[in-house]
Amino acid sequence: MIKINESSPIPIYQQIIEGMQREILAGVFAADDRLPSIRDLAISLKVNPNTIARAYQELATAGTIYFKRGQGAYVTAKSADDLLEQAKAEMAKHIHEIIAIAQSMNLDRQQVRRIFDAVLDQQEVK
Amino acid sequence: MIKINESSPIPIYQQIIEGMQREILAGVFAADDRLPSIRDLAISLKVNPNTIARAYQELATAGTIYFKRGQGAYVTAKSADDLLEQAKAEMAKHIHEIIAIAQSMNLDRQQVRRIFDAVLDQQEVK
DNA sequence: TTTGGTGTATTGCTCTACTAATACACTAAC
DNA sequence: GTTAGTGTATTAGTAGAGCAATACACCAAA
Repeated sequence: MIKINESSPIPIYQQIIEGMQREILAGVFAADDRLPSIRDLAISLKVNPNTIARAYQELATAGTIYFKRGQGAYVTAKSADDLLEQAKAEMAKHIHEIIAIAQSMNLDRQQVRRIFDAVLDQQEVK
Repeated sequence: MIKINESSPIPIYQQIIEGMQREILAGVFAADDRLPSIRDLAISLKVNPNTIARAYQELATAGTIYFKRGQGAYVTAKSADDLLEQAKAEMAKHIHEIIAIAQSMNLDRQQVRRIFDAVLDQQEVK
């Protein structure tokens, strides 16, 4: 179940997007499963339907879900794979940012790698 | 000379901060050099003095520059080094973002490294 | 064809970030 | 002490994002 943090600076619709992505990845919703209706989810999250609609729209635009007119929203067949690809694309953006910073500082790739490893080591990633 | 992109979503004061950092790094302004006065820069960039003031204030808060009352703004002695540290901190933030994404995807550190290397290789970083 | 379920469009409120106009206060040099 | 230069404070306008109230349009099943 998605939880909304009202006091977070992250917009509610964004929290919903991320929550749905997590649930799809976790298998709560499998391919072609029907998602909760906009209205139902709006009620259970105590939020305006438009806020849910915006989240669903963005998920649909990204190809993660699709609509059947008059029926509801469903999970796209390959959306788990797609989400992985999206995640990689997101990571690539951050890496590009890092590279941009590195270049303005005249750091070479070896130095960048060293910094990356250092932070990674700190973090106890599995 | 700093250029302002009016149509950019990046706030003007932010563009000025980054521009100044670049110029200091490039040696346009060395340690204890005096920066253009708030008014002068405001005129030459066709911007309100408060906008410049905000940029200078943030640079001062970050320790990159300092003010002499009634005289102007000057470059801090070690600001080139400081900027390098700041850059590393910025990079670390991005790395943390990457790690957060990786964890939500259940990627282990080896996979993260592989992705990082792949993007790095694409980029021809020196 | 009616009913109860879908998603959608319109409109307006609120909050925040950003920027500008303007007036102020301080300092140094003459 | 006057002047011409600093940075600073106050106030207000503008634009945009986010969200909700409300009404609309569509579809499917009975």
